[in-house]
Amino acid sequence: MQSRNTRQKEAIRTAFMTEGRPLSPEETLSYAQEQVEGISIATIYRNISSLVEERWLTPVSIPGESARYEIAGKGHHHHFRCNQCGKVFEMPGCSLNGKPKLPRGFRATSHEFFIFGVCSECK
Amino acid sequence: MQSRNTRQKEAIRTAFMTEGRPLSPEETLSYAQEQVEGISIATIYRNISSLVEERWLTPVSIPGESARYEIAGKGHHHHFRCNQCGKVFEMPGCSLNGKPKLPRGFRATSHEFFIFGVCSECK
DNA sequence: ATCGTTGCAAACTCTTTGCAGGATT
DNA sequence: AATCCTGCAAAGAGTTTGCAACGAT
Repeated sequence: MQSRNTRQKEAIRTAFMTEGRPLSPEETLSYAQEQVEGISIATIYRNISSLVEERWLTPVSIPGESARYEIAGKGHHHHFRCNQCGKVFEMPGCSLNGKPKLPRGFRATSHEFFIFGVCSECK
Repeated sequence: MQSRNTRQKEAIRTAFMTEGRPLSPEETLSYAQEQVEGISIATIYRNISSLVEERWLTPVSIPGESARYEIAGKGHHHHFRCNQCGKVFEMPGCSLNGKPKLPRGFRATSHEFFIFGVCSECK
């Protein structure tokens, strides 16, 4: 299956590159619409799926929120969500203190850490 | 608005008390059905909402998952999700190393920490 | 010209809501 | 008896899919 370069896919890639933060499908739609008028939400979902399969995007799940996606290959980091504007930002590094203690018999394979608060634009 | 004690609400409370871990509406339904045959998922959702309003339950959001609920008033703790069986467990304490560093202008109000792995039953 | 991609609308899943009958106080 | 609660079915929100037309190669 050859993949083609459409204006729509290009607009979606550009949205992620220029925003530089995890985007929801809905956010992606509004940025992509600035470049391709009439682009549909179904196209956003389909292209996000292909970009995840191509490993150009990775999913970012936020507790209690719908999925976001960010450009892949950034190394271990965590996320911040602004309670005012709802935007999600990357937080470099990891403030985890060694290995977390788990009850007997439990084995950890990964962790996720989220910070909630107010971003620099909304403060 | 007086609240009444129905068999359904009682079964839902019992489900949370006997399981002792955060439950999804679907999980709550199957435990409650053991006591009240024919109980409907709408009743589960409605009672969970009231119990959250009464502060008997609190929502537990898991990244990439639908909401779970747990009995309220347990103090600061985090959660573990088993990648095999999907069950969520409470993890006592907090392994966060001091205050996380944030970029200039960002203010943190809370955080969430999740561990993913394999539980003692699935290992 | 081929065949991957798009927009539209319908289908799905999860959750919420309206309503008439049933249960609790 | 009054009225809150339940089950059912329909309605919403978010996401996925079928299909005919479109467009990149």
